[in-house]
Amino acid sequence: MRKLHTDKNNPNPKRMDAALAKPDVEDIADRITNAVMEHRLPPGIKLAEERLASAFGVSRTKIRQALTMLSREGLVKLYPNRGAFVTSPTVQEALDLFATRRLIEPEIVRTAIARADKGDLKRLRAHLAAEEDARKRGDRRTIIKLSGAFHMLLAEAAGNSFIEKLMAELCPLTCLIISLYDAPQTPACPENEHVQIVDAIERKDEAEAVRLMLRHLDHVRNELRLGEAEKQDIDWDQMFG
Amino acid sequence: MRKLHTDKNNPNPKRMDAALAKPDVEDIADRITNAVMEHRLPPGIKLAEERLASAFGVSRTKIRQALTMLSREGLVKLYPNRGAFVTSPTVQEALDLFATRRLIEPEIVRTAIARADKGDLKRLRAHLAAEEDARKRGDRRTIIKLSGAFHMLLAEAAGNSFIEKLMAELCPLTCLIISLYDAPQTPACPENEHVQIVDAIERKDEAEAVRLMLRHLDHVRNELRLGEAEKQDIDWDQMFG
DNA sequence: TTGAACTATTTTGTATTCAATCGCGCACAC
DNA sequence: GTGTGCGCGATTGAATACAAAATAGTTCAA
Repeated sequence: MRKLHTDKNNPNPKRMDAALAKPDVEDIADRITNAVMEHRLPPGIKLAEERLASAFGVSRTKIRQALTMLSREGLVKLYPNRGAFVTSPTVQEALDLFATRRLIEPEIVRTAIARADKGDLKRLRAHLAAEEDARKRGDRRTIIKLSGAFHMLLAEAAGNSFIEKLMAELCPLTCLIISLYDAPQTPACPENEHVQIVDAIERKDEAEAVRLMLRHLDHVRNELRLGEAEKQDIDWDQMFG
Repeated sequence: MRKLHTDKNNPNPKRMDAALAKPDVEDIADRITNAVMEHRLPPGIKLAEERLASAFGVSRTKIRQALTMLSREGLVKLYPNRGAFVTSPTVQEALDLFATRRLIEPEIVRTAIARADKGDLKRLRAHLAAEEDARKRGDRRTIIKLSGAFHMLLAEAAGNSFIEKLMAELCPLTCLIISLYDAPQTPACPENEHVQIVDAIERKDEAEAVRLMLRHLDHVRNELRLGEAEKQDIDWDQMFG
């Protein structure tokens, strides 16, 4: 989704991971997003500019830009004169998020059935294999990341840029919510529901695919303990002010 | 939606328009967004940093931050080493946008019916009056802006922060699309459809409210000339490269 | 007259610098 | 021991300065 304009004619088009070449602002934002999705940056943690700047090997200027981008996406919150923090979604935001996903993901499934070509199906199947593999290895961190990536892949197959962009924001936030409200050690995504969804899409069974998607989302949500005032901090402003 | 953290304890809480006090980054982004919504900044126009900096009376630093925010929202496009330009949506993007609005606005209407309180209804009525007034005065610029604001007001009444944020992005883009593809001088929003929608919401007639909203969106879209290759610029890259 | 190459100017990208603000810790009073 | 006030250190906010890139303009040659 990012990397819209990479016509740098780079003589070494390889990934150039880490600080080999100076990462651009998008790279920085992506890597922070990844760290959040892999639960390596917990909700609420402070993202000090200087610390990030030295970690990425750039000046604070670029870090600030990346942070403003991420704040617009809702992944971090900026408090004036105090700094940037990874968002810590409230219970209400968690409920809103699932309500939104319940609204748009059925549409994604419907459109994917109508528009997905061989290539899309192939990518989805390859992804499912990767998920299966990570599950076998018990690589929880990868499982979490891939679970989100699956829904992104579907969104891409549906081909609506606005919905795709929205899902790109909701996926990392879902990871945050899971990290906040998940019961200690439940599996990231119920076993093989992703497989069933792809099966239904491939045989163009719209009603069944939508049903499975909704059930899947409900399963994920029901794993959480959103029963009020759990971990969420009290809103003193609203209580008094 | 913006202005989340304005506890500046400002001794003069008035609007402070223009360059009286230094505008913060959000103000700058808001004012650029407004200019786009009022068709004062046409699609495709270049937003030179220095020019904006002097116009707002701040350094380029703040302008750059505002521009990166707006680019994340999709209102401007950034081309490396070339600058920022107001987005010029393609026909495909216009279709995607209306498809997305057709998906989420019925849900907004449904939720608004379920959750809207007296205050929401009052605000909506007041807004309709303002629209009527602008229409009477023939103030086209205000009409356009208020037409978008109406849908934002509904989204706020529905109370889902994610959907609200999405609408906050789609509204300015809709203005851009209208400005690009509108037939010369059609009215901004068909007469009193907004009034009918609010009526249906007030009497909690869900089916009718949704029907009216969809019809309304279709009317707006059908005013446009999206019949391929109209004003949209040719994609030379794809044509050859 | 067209086209190419070079130079100059403008504009963007990035780092650095300096000012403003916040939070923490210590001291002191109650 | 609890609470308040002050000051220092650390961090963010914003402008400036400098480097890199692109555009525009000009000259010269075919």
